[in-house]
Amino acid sequence: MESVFEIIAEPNRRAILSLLVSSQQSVGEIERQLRMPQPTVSKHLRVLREAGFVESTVDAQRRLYRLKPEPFQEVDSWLAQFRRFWSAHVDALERHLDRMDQFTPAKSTPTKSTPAKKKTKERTTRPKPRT
Amino acid sequence: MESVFEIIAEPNRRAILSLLVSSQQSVGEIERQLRMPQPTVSKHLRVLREAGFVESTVDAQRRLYRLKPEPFQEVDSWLAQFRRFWSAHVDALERHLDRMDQFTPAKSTPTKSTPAKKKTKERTTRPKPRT
DNA sequence: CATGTATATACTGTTTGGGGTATATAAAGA
DNA sequence: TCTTTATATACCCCAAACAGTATATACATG
Repeated sequence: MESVFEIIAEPNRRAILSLLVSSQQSVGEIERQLRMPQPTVSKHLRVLREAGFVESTVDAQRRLYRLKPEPFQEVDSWLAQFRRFWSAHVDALERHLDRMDQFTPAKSTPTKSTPAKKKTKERTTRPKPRT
Repeated sequence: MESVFEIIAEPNRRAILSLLVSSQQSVGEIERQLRMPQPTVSKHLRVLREAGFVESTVDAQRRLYRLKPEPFQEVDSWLAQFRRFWSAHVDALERHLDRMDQFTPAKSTPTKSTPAKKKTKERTTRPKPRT
């Protein structure tokens, strides 16, 4: 299986990934929460592991699976090329709504002389990773 | 075909989408740039159209295809649940590298790539079955 | 060791999606 | 009208992927 996109195309795999967001889980826990036969879970976990979406550690007879970030970043960076495009669309909508606002007088308008255009850009990528 | 994820799982479709980022294109232009047989292009465009990734307008015998934003936003919003998780990892890595910088005379710091793991715990292979 | 539990894998059957080829539709132009 | 250009669709074939079932491996514990 090649690309990260084929990996996340499968609904059960997406379900597993979403489950693992909260915390790591054993195969049995995944099996129970998703009500999915155990071999199915194991097989999907294998695919996810080989694609780098998850990793596992051994706890006695159990295996605990948790997420790994890299493949998600890969999807995100593919998506990046379209972001400029779609945010242009969103911006157009926002400008439209802003113009509407001119005619719906707000409650408290602290309108400073020229209220520095608020640039709402690129919020989708990541918030503020500064440390 | 149900989900947006299945749509973008196909490499040719992703190629078409990437092509359309720059501007709208006719079927023939896509066909030539991607060196892909015309029926293939048309079929993928159909899938993309039905999934809402593109729309088309008629120009004489031609059809001009362009992107639509919604499905991309859908992918992005699915990705959102993982963003907090992975940026935490990136931050941790950055902090780590920052600490390293204290001790390395710092020539130039090439950011990104190679997550450098240790953690040799997993046993992916298994011993030969004994008969 | 025998048994129970947890997980992985092997095997089988079935479905489906994509490629290739041929053909249909539609518009433009002679 | 006949021909050329542009695109869509119909049909067939095949590899790959998923589900389901059975079984193998590994560990724990009595």
